Amino acid sequence: MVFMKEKATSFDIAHLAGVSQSTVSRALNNSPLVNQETRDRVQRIARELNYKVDKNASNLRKQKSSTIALLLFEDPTSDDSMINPFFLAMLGSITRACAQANYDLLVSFQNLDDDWHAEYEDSNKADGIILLGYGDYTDYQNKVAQLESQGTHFVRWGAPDEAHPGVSIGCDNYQGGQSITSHLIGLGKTSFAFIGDNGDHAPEFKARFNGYFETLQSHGLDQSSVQRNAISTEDAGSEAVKSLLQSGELPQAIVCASDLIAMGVLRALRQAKVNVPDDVAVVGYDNIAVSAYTTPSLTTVQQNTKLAGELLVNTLLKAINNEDVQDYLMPADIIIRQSCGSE
Amino acid sequence: MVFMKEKATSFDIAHLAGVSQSTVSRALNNSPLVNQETRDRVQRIARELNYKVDKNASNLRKQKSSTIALLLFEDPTSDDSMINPFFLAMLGSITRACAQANYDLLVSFQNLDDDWHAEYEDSNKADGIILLGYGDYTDYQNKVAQLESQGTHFVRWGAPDEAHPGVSIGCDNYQGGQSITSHLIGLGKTSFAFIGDNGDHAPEFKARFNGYFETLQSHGLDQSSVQRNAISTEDAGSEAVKSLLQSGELPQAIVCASDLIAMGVLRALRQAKVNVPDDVAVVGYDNIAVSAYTTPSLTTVQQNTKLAGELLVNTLLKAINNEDVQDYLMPADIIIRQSCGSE
DNA sequence: GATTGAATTAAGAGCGATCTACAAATACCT
DNA sequence: AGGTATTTGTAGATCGCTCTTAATTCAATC
Repeated sequence: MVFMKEKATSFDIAHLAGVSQSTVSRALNNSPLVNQETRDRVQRIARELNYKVDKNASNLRKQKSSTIALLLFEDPTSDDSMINPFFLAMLGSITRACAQANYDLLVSFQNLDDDWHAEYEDSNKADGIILLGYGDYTDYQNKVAQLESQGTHFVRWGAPDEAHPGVSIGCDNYQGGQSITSHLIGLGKTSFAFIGDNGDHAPEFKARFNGYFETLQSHGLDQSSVQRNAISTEDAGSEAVKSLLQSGELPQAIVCASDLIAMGVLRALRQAKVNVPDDVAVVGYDNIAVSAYTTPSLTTVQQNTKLAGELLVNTLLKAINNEDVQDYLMPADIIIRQSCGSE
Repeated sequence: MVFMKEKATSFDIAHLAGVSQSTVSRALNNSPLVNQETRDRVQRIARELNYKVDKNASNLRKQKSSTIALLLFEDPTSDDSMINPFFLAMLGSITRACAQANYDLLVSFQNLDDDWHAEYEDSNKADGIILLGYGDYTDYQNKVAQLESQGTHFVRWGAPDEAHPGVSIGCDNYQGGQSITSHLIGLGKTSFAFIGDNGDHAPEFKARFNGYFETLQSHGLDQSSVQRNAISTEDAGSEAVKSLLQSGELPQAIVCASDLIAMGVLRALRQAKVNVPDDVAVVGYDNIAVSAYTTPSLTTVQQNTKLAGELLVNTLLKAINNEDVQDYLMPADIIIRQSCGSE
């Protein structure tokens, strides 16, 4: 590199183009107030010098960063190395949606006790925030409330809920529970167990359970339903199955609140030499990548992560522009594989 | 919210604390030039007002953003919805490492033809760049060279290679190929096939193959080795197995250049009713999350993503501080599961 | 030639922090 | 007291850009 050790500024461009610095700014921002010939000349010189507008200066002046912050709240139970695959899928789709909107994406993993609630927008690092996390929204509800009261723009992943302030995009967990349960009933199953958190901790699981439970009820099957409590981990799934087996009440179908739980369920059943799906049908929830590869492959409920990412980003951008925004509940699709014994 | 519709600035704090604005700045930056009592008072008021330093202003003045950009180059063959799980794991660990160093992380997916090579550091959005991607570095080699010549700070994931400018952190693919092959030889296998790209496209695969091939040679097994070409997808793995089966040359062990390929191999073998590991041993590479759940579970080679993320970030930070940095080649560990027939 | 108006370009005031000077105040010696 | 250190506080320049306001040019009209 021979020329220009220092980074070029708009003054350098102005000097070389023989115009004033503010003309350079306008030319580069495609302002109609500068004539075509001048614009072309300025832009050519800028390109030649490899000049890029300084984002910090630009943002400072414009009071806007064209950046979105994505805060990932992890399931407090998952260990450090294992990130919930569902969130990673969301991350992928959010990243893409941001790129499409010409926004940068700042990614951060958060712990519930971090001082995240004011960091991003107040420091002008980001114009808005996407909150992504399962689980116990009540834990940080007061922080979310503070976001709201500060006028921070944010969108939350999860079920719309009047108890939680702010806009949310979520997947219809109730309907997902319904659909998968209906499918099992359609296959002739008459006794059921639900494995998953009872919902005190995670509203998503609560809704899934409700969809499951009410579907059973509406078919007059409510007596046969059993519920076990478990957090969303493999081990919890295994444990729940073991106690089911011990009690001797193995049902015809096990509905799991998440795929991770279902993995543990499958493992425990395999160890106990219980055949899936012949002896018992198992279904999960989330359609994480792994679920297509288990043996047997797992029938599950899919949340459309691509659409979810786009909705989150686009809704947030609307909020930033002070347009009206509203909650959105996406439909949940069931993915039929082998573990339910459909074929 | 009753008070302060406008965002507070350091002037507001100064006014309330009865000091000058620059004293506020020093107090918040823990400068030794301000006395403890004053500092405490300023910090308390700042907290009460929910004041956060404006990053844009701060960055502009300091000419430094405390932000790292992560550019993910996707395997051009993978479709939009499926992101290579290995990269997602890396993303997780990089995110954590950044947080630890008090840096923000800007994430972006890139296409090879994007104008990424100058965007980030020139615009002062980031102090440095991490390039993460398998595959054909030669495709964008001239852009990487431009990064280098512009004095941009960057670190690359991949094998150190004098043909590629810049510092790289990678995993020893040659040794990984060696280790897994040695393991299979130790199990008494004598005929082999390697399924994976021949390396023209992906240097990683080339190195894995070399480790494999030279290990066979050193054991006098080179005649029995077979190589098939395939890109890193499941379908490619399936196809390769089908043609192996058609040719009637099924070996005792199949070494796959990636777990994704191995998934396809397992699928095709299952369809053909070939038992793994009794009839043929199969091993993969990457230890993606899925590999623990396949049937049989997949013996594979693990790249330590946690360490990799830390190394990438820490090396980049050193480079940003103009300290000396050097390539680093991490050892590859083999993860023994069922598909190799160890037990 | 003076007047008006449109089209361009120039000048300069911030955006909000950091940091280098320098001034003021206090303490500590002869 | 006077002088020297030492601590603490202030003023003001600066980072690079955007954008409002004002100045200039030029052509057309009176």
